[in-house]
Amino acid sequence: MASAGEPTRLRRARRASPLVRRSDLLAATVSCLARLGPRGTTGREICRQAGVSHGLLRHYFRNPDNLLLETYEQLCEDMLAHLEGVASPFIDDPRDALHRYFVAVFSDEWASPEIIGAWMVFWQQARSREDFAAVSHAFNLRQRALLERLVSRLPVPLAGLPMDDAIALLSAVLDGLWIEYYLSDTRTPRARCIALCEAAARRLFAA
Amino acid sequence: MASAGEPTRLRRARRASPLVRRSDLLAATVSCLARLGPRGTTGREICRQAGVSHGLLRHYFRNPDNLLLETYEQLCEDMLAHLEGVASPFIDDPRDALHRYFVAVFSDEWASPEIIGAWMVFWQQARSREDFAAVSHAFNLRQRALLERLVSRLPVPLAGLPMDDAIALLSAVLDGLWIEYYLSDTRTPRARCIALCEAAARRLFAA
DNA sequence: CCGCTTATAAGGCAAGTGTCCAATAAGCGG
DNA sequence: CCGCTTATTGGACACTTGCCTTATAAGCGG
Repeated sequence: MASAGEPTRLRRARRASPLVRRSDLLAATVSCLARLGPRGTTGREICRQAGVSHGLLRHYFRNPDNLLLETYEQLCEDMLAHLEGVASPFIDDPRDALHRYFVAVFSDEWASPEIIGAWMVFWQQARSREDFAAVSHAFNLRQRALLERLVSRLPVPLAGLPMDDAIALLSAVLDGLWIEYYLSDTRTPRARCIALCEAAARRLFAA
Repeated sequence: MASAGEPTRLRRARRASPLVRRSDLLAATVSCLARLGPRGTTGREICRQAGVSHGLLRHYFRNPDNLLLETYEQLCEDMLAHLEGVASPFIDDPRDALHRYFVAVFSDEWASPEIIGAWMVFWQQARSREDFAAVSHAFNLRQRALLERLVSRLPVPLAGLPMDDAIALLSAVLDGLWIEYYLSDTRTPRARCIALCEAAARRLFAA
């Protein structure tokens, strides 16, 4: 394959800052998960997608599996940071804060097929793998706490339903609609998902 | 490995009726998906699990991928048949029918890690693969129809919420709790899931 | 402008996979 | 009890994967 005249000049990617290259690989992993599913998401394929040689993966991560785990952690972190950032400034008007939370959950950025597809892979890993389960658990706690903070400020007290139950139900609605939206964004478009969330919140937190 | 004395006597599985062997392979596929995840669920591994040689897969299915699809179809069919069977006899007492439906959805048989784990793989395939999407869509229609039949008979009319929305919400609650239960059956045990479903139904279908 | 660090590339290797194929035996109809 | 169908096996092949190792060049500090 080497051209005849030259002594095997290697085309080499521009040397990038370690942090950049790392996050390139993390992003490529999410993209791979969505495009090719868990089965097609191999270390080599991720590197192909990221435009680097397969040897480089090992330079930044212990192994492909570890890359997957770190991708999960990164995704959780980014998502929570975003959700918390969106809702917190409006905590004075709880209705508005909750609304913005719903919008964020179904935003292009966080409810894209890419993200949700990857998310499902992680859910599944969480069932059989200790380390993935730990990440999932931590995420759940933080997300639950955020939701609790949001609804605990609602002006209308919930009627005859323990707070815990109400939060669990709202959380379930969010997850369920998330999947529904994932499976077909035409059948259940974003606006409808958000409207349904609002409706659920009204039913759960008003007398 | 062959014992010295005999002329390579092949240990061969008892010849089984095609239908039995087929369903063996389908069952082994579900088990594999749960135990090893989508990445570990290879044609050869499925055959190992089913106790047959790897060559046999091709005798019954076009390829491993096709086996996966047929497993999905089978699972949908079985689940719907079961749910319909559980709810229908009690259609006279709509409350009771709905209750039994909830119980069935979270029964050991249909909410086992095996089943839900497999289900997530299928959900994911449905996003990127036409044929899986078709199966998913058909399942959704039938399940939605069943749910509609159940709630449309409820004595108390729903208050200020379009029927479609109420069904969509109830369906989302079911899916969301299903996942929650899957992720940790200790954190959200079955009894709680069912109770939450009942609570949701009360909130959605009573004044 | 040189030299050192290290990011990057690429090859080798064992293991596993999907596909195809030929050989074998199980069990039925005659 | 024999012979035919076919369920079942196991091997061959090309290919991919993950892991490790060596070679190379990019770009910084001096």
